[in-house]
Order: sequence, then C-alpha cells, then structure tokens
Amino acid sequence: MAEITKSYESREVEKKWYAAWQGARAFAGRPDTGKEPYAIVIPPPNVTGILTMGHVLNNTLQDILVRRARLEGHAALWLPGTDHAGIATQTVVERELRKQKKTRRDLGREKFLEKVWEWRHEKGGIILEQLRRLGASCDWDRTQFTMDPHYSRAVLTVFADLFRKGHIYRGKRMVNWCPVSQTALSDEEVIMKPVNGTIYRVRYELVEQPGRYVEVKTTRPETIPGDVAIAVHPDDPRYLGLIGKKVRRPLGPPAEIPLIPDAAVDREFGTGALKITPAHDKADFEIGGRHKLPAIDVLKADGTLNELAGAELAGLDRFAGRKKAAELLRASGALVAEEAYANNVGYSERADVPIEPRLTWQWWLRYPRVEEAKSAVRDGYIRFYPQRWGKVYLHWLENIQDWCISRQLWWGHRIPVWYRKGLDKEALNETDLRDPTKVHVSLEGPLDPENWIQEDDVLDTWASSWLWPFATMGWPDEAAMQKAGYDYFYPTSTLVTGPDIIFFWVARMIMAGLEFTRTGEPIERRIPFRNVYFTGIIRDQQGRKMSKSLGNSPDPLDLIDKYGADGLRFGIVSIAPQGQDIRFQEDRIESGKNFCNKLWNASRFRQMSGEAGDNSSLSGILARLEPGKFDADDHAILDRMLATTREVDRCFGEFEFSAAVQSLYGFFWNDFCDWYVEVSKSKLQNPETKANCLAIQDLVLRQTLLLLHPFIPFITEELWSLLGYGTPGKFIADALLENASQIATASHVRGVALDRDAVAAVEKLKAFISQARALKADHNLASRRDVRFFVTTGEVEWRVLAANLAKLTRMAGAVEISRRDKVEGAPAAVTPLGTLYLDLASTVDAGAERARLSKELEQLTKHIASTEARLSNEAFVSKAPPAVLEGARKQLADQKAKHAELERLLRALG
RNA sequence: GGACCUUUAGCUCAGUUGGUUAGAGCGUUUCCUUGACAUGGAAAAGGUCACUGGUUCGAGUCCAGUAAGGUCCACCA
Repeated sequence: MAEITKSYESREVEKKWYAAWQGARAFAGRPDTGKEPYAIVIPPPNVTGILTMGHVLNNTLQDILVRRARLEGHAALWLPGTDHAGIATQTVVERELRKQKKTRRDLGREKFLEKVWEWRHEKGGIILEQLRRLGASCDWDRTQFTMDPHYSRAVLTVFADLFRKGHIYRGKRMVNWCPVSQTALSDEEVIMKPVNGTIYRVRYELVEQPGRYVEVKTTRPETIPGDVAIAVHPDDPRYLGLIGKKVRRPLGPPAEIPLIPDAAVDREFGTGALKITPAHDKADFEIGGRHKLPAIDVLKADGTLNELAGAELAGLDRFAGRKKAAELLRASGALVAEEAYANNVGYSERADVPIEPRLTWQWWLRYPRVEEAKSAVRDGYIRFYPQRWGKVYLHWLENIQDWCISRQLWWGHRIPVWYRKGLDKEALNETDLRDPTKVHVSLEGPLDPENWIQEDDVLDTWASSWLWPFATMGWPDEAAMQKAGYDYFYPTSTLVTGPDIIFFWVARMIMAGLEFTRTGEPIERRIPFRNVYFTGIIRDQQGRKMSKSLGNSPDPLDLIDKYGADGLRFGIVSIAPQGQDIRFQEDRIESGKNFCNKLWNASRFRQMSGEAGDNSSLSGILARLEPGKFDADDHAILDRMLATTREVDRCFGEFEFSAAVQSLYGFFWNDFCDWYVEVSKSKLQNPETKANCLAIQDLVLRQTLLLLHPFIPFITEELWSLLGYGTPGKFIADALLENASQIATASHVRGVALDRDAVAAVEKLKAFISQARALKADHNLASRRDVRFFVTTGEVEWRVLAANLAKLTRMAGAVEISRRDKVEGAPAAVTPLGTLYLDLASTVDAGAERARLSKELEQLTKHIASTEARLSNEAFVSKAPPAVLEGARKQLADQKAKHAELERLLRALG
C-alpha cells in the first residue's frame, strides 16, 4: 500500500482517476434488468458556452445524484450533450465574419452553414471538456447534439406530426421582432425593462374645424406616419361629439384619419385619446382589426424607418427617427408638451435591444397536452423541489399562448415545408395550407423538388430541446431506441435545472413527453422525468446575478486549480440550500478544500497508526471488531456514524444536498477527528485496545468515504485505494453503500450490541474536558502540560472517570487527574461528573475567582427562575406532555444541584 | 395590478411536525507548532430571531397585519 503523503495534491490525483474511470468505461449507462434504472439527462449547455458557476452547481448536483445511485446499486446513466443554440451560435459566427468585413448574406445560406459547422467542430463543446475537470461522470460515448442527424430527424418528425394533427399553423400576426438578429422571438425571449424616456403630447387638427385639436400622448412619435385612427372610449364625455370626425395626421405623408370609439381605451390615461398604429403595437393591432383599419408598417426589418414614414424620416434608425419626429412636430407646432416618462419596454434577451412589435407571417404551435401537463404536476406524477415552483408552472399553463416557433435564421432545423412554385406565400389561407398540391410537409421533401420551394425559416431552438429526454435515447427510431435503452431508462429520474427556464424548457418537455412517447400508455410512463430539482441562482456578494457583462463571476477552472475539483464541489454544495439563491463566497470554497485536507490527514493518521488486517470489505472489518473491549467512545462513534448515515439517506430523499454535506462535515470533523481520533491516541498505545480501535477507525473511515464519494469523488477514490478498502481493478463506485440498518444488523451478528446511552456518557466526558481546558485557559496555563486536577465526586461518577482516565488526562493536557474528598482554595468548575479543581501551586486570586464563579451563578439563577416559573404554572403542569414535564423537572434538579455546589465553592473562597 | 420568496451573531446561512440555556462556517480576541492536519488544535466574546398583534401551558417555528429587500407573471399608449 502506498504511503499517504503529507499533503493532498488534487491536480495529479484528479487527472489520474478521471483517466482511469474513462478507461474502464465506469460511467457507461447500461440497462441491467437485475438493477433499478436511474437516469438523468443533462440540461444541454449552449454549444458556444463556457463553464460558469451556475453550471458548476447544476452539474455537481447531477453528478452527486448519479454517483450516489451507482453506490446504491442502480444502473445509472447520465446523458450529456449540447444545444445548437440558434441565435447565440449564429451571432458568434457572424461576428467572426464581420471581422473579415463580410455578412452571412455575402456567403449565402449553404456556405454560411458550412462555416458554422466548422466553428462547431473546432470550438464548440469546450464546456463538455470543462465538465470533465469538475469530475462529471457522464456517459460521454452517448454525447448528443441537437443538430445531429438522428436528433434532427426527431425534430422534423415532431413538426410534421403536429402539422398533420392541426397543432401547427401559419399566420400573419404581431410578433416580437428583434431588429438586430432580424428574427421573430417567442414571448419568453422578451424581458421587460424599465426605461427612462420621454412622453410626447401631440395635437391632431380636426379636418372640419380648423384650429380645434385632439391631443394624444405617445412615447413613439416616429410611428405617427403609421397612425390610422384616433381612438377614444365610447362613453367619454369629452369626445362625444367628435366620434366619426376626421383629424389630420401631423407627421408623414398627409392623411385624414377617423376618430373611433373603442372600449379598450383607458379614459384615465393621458388625454383619454389613443393613437392607433396597428403595425407597431399589439393592442393597436387588435383595435385596428375590430374597426377594419389597415396597418401601415413604417419600419424595415432592421429597425430603420421606411419611405412610408415620409421623406424626412425614411432611412433613419428608429431612435434617431424618434428625435427627428419630435423636432418636426415641434417645428410644425403639433408638439404641445414633452415630459420625462418611465415605462417598461420589452427587450430582446439575446441582443439586449428593444424589440419591435411587428406584423409578419410566422409558424405557430398550439401546445398539445396542456391539460395533461397540468395534471402531471398537480397530481404528483412529477414532483417539483421546492414544491412552490409548481404554482408558477400551473399559472403559466393556465394562461398559455400559442408558441411562435419559426425563426428567420439559418442555423437551426429548417422547417420541412415546401411551397408549390408560383404560389403567393403571403396569400395562403388555412385551407391552402392543408392542400397537398400547394403545400408539402415531410421529412424527405417532395418527389419533384424542381417544382417546389422550401420554407426559409428554421425552428426555435427550444422546439428541438423540448424533445431532449427521449430524442437523446433514439426516438423515434425503434432500432436506435433499443440500442439506447429507451425502454429501460425512460422516464428519467430527476431533472436538475434553474427555475429561469421553467417555461422555456421544463414545461415544454413535459408536454412533448406526454404527446410523443408511449402513446396510449398511462401518464406515469409518458412523463419525461419524475422529479425536478430547481437550483438557486448564484449571485455575487452584493446580491447581483453573476454575468459575463458584469465580470463578477470567478472562472471555475481557476477555482479548481486553487482548491481542487473536490474542494469546489464541496464548497458550492455546502452554500446551496434548497430553493434559495446563493450568495457566492470564495472562502466557502476554501473551506471545502480544508475539509478535503482534513479527510486526507485523518486517513494519514489511520495509516500511520498500524497495519490493518482485512480491510477489503465491510465484513472483513466487522470481523476485526472486539465488542468485549468497546468503551463509551467506541459505542458513541458508531452510533453517530449510523445516525449520520441515516441523515444523509434522508437528505437524498428530500434533495437536501447542503444539509447532507453539513451533517457529514460535522460528524467527520467534530465527532471523529476532534474527539474519537484524539481519544484513540491513548487507546492505540495500549496493546489491549489497539486492534479494536483500528477496526473502528476503518469502519468509520470506510463508511465516511462511501457517503462522501458522490460529493468529492476524486479524493475519496484515492483514499479508498490507499487505505486498502477496495480490491485491485475495482473502484469505490463498485462497492455497495450499506444503509444504517444493514450495518447495524451486520454488526449485531458480530456481537456488537450498541449502547445507546454511550452518546450521553461521552457528552459528559466532553463537558468535563472542556471545563478542564477552560480552567487552564482562565489561569493562563493552557500551554502547560504538567498541571494536576482534583475531583470531588460521587462513587458512580468516579467510576466513569476512572474508566476513561488515561484518555482524559491526555485530552485535558494534564499530568494527573485524581480524586479527593475535599479540596480548598483551588479554582474550580462544576461539571456533570463532579467538581473539578485546578491544582494551583501559586496562591489563587480569590477576587478573580469569586467574580468568575459569581457570574456563572448569576446566569444559573436566572435559568432556575425561569424553569421554576414554568413548573409552578399549573396550566403547564396539567397540559404539557409527560416527557416534557419530566425533562423540566430533571433540569431543575440538575440546575439546583449545580447551584448549591457553586454556592459552596464561593463560601469556601471566603 | 397578481403570485412567490427573504428578514436569526460583524458576514454568509442552518434551525426537520411548537418543548431544556437558539446553532454552524468565516471573521474577531487569547493561548498552543504536543508525532495526522497551522489547510490545524484549545478557550472565549458576540443574537430582545425585522416590527405589531393573535392562537397556545409554551412561538425563531403556527395565524393575521405592517415594514424593508428580492424574484417571476401581466402591463396604459
């Protein structure tokens, strides 16, 4: 067995074991009918992505789940991959082209796509390499990409199927248009931002009554040339006589437009009169439609004004146009007033510019399985953690709008629709769309392609990633599904993702799963996953979201270099409570590293303490236990080990990862290292107790490594091997993690009858030691190891002390602890095992001593008063449960005994 | 406007169905390089649990309200 070195070198160990795992295909997800399946599909990062702290948290949690599943004996699969991320990727490649002063249109569609593929092969998927550094145990042989041929087939199959079922249609509607990317966006890709702008009060002159005006307030004067009416509320007395009259449009080509009544107008807002610009506002479009008014589009696709806006505005960008429009209005006297105004403006999430409501032809999807998707979560087939996200999910589904699935991009799945040559696309109605002589929809395309023209648009990226849980497992190809183990692994177990994509992705995957998998079978077979764990969002210390633009996110790879992958994993999990956002603090990552160091050194101590005996299996270690030689510490550490095992079990059941980590941390550091290892030091010097003590250490270390392995896989694998717990050619993950009752049963068979009072006994010993150390510290003797203690105590207590005397003397840093009948004039402390005196050769400062004891007495008196008050409350005595009552009585008795002893000590001081 | 979350030690957070004197890590003070670990050990200081009411024998915990901060959805030009 190799020696455990003085310090843990994460870099080499991580490299070594990751290569070993991959070489042995330890992460392969293989269906095994003798085992329970456990599957996770990764939320596919953008192929352009690089690892962020969010990814670190998210993927660490997935790795923890899948590694734990392996230890529990499941056939586990973690399926990785990337998303083609339409806009993001196309933008990256276009940016590169721009450096060569080219646009994608210069290249043409085919050449441009070649460039994107080139880019993807060279630079895409860096993030998957980075995940390996983190220790992610994905089945890399199965890596998926949403533009892979078989995945694309799944996407197009779904399109054709939904088209055939009538869920997909083409329509000219108001969409969110991004003038930078020059494509339509779904509602989910638009984020509202408060913007400080200007609102303009503009007057429109009545045609029949020159000199009389109707005033409106608008934030967008540049769209006035697109006005087709002024609307007022039908019951608004201010405008009663004016409805039906005409006003002159104050900007753009001269026109007379009517005043129309419409109940959608808010009388309270502005002047109560609203300019109607159907081409540039959703509400206006609806009002225009009701009154059969035309829509005049004054903008081009790139957001510049066109000739319909008039000669002065044409060619200007919309923001420059706004200024110019205000100037023109001012010059003509139509601008009555302008004031600062804060309103909410929709921004393109990707390009970060205001979106333009724009009337265009797009493909739309009426979502399938909406009701069933609600039921899946409402009725508990799918569980959300934390549960409250279920409400957000249901609210979205209640108010669901059709999904605009077409994008005016090139990078993506081109919509499998062909139009008969010579047809006017714009004029196609619903009937034409379903007429196969006019419109062809299929994966293969028409047999006579020369007579058809394919749709230019591609599908929204999310219209491919919503199929992720089953398209990654071969769907819809039977042979591929067979090979991937679809029947075995679907539905997957748990999805780990951020709540920010609950609509984009989670809800849509549920609907897709319900619609496309296992038609006719019950809902629990068709859902894509059984649990969804929503992580928190990682924020910086000021509480801001971590983002590239703010530059407030540390590079995870730097953190790995600095603290090790295990340190990073342990740290990030320990600060990520369920369902709450996380304020990132690097010192928590550092403490993750420190924990690894502690684990390393405790193992080192174990190795240095003596040769093992059979360490290679649980039963081997159990056989080395000598139950007859157990003392209270042996009982207590095993009891705490089982309790921790149970607690970690519970945490996995509830997805409480940080609680699991904290429990393991406390157990290992405090119970094992600070106490058991310390008491071991005297037990190991005694040949009588040495072997049993080593066996107990092995039992605890072995179980701790197993429990910790999902969280910190590298160091646990290394120690597992160095301590000889494994067998050659096997990994720690090949072992089976026994639960608390299995271990208890197995120990029982070996004659170990765990003493449940031992924990309480050890607590008393700990209190005793603590008081002894405090006495020394109070008298500036903490560094001295030649001090003597005396104890005055009863027979029973002394027997406990005597049985542990060697350990206690060492732990207290004393040369001797002995019993006396009476001690006078020495500093003293009242412990649960008797009164402890520090043997001070020098004279005691009676004043200081009195102050110290008086302070303690004073506090104790307060506690006694409150306990007495409770016990003298008749209502408490009659209504509290007996256990609580008895506890209070015992507490009072203890407090009073201690009180009496303190008083006696004070009297003795004189 | 609607929904949700948060408020506990200087900082970041635990606190599981209401029950002894409210915990951890970091930070702070003092002491310690003793053969696993100074990435460490020991001792200590530090909290009227945001506020106001209510329920209860008993409230950090349950209920109502208030305040502050945050998130999501909808959105009036």
